[in-house]
Amino acid sequence: MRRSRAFIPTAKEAPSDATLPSHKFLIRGGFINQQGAGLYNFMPLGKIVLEKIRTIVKEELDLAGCSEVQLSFVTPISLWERSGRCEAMGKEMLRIKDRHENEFVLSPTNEEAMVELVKNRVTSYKDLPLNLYQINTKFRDEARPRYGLLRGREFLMKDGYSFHSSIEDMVREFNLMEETYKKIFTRLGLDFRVVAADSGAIGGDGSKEFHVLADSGEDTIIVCESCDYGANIETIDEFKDKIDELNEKSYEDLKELKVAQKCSCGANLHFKKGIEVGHIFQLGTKYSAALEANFSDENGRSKPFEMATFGIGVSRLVAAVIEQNHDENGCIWTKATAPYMVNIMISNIKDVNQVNLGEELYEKLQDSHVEVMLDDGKERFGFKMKDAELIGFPYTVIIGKELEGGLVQIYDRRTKENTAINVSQVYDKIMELI
RNA sequence: CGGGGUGUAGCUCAGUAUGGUUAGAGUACUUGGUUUGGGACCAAGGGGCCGAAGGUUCGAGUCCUUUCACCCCGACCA
Repeated sequence: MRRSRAFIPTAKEAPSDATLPSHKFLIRGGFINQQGAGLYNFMPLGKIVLEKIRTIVKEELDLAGCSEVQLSFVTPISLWERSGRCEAMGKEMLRIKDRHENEFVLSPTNEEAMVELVKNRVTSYKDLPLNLYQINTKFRDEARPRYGLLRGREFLMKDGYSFHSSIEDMVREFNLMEETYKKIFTRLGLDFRVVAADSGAIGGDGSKEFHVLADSGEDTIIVCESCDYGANIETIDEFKDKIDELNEKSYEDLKELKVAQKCSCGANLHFKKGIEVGHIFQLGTKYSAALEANFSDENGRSKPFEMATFGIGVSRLVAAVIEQNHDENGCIWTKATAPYMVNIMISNIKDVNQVNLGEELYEKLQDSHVEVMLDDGKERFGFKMKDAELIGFPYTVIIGKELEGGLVQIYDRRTKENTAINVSQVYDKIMELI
């Protein structure tokens, strides 16, 4: 993409209501803009990042044997009355009426719809297990949306549901999904922890959360410094009466706090702040029994499905990447999430040699299917650098005054290092870096 | 949903206690010129139903009433 053709409205100042780095930088960088309380538009850069995350989620789930579906976003309220969740979810569910005065709900989650979909279509143990998911808009009418994409009312979530003929098989799938989620978050380039969680209102026995470690995380978790044990403090009796106190502490304060008890492996435990980006539950027969979704087992007996449910906050991940990867100048995208891997910066657009080299390199990288931005704008060097740092391209090729000596520079956004390199080697070097 | 706050240019904000020229600044935008390695400088421009509706008044951005929106603290939450 040429910068001169792109729609990337960057800004020097952030809206006054943005407090978190991800909120500020995503708006300043022209990734998103706010449409209303908890409602955001994704502009081209934001849309690219969102799609990249969505694609990685889909690829890993499909490899693990899941099938993607798409459920209707508007659902009749009767669907929710049958499970009794109409009451439980309360005002979180946005209700609307059609022209016939029939009441509908914008889906906040889809346990009921998915059970209804499978009910009477899968009727034998021979057709199990089954794992269906969708990556679709959700709407929860939060009392207080905040923190930009981290807590919107409308958001993109991947929600998956699995159906099994036995608890054992459901647990097997649960463990498979834990591993799959680890692959997803690892591919995204995130530092994360899997922790034991409180299963909350959705119910069920086993429940694990996936937290991206970041100063601004809303949850406090404890993690072992040695093994992979971790837990949300909400689940630990020792902390139950101190949750509010601990949640209020800053990241720095928490690091100083010692956890009295040791991990079962014998090592020390530490407090961390986390952003919840994934949650997996063992549901059992809670919904299948309530909605009478049954199958026939080997003995011809009718039983409700054993179920599990799996969520990933896709739009929240866009913000979580930045909460974990930013500096005072802006975004630092991971390689898997960067909207463009390389930015070719022509320092002086009036310099024909700079322009020619920029165009040539741009074309060459595009031919090699590298996601590349050509900054062919008329702004000055400083403006372009600030802009590149704000947007967070992993690499910027600076074509500038050193070109007279046959050199350009490659700027690494994460390390902030500038490396001079001969023009003849810049293509190979970029291909090696990405 | 309780408590508090804010709505004035695309964005950040003055101006409102005490009503009174043509409503301001910075930034962004347009044009011309000078610049060209860290969000440049000079000059000239365009851009506002002062959130909305009603009211008080000779006169309302400013006072009164109603309403809507957004934000913050709590409670709740992927």
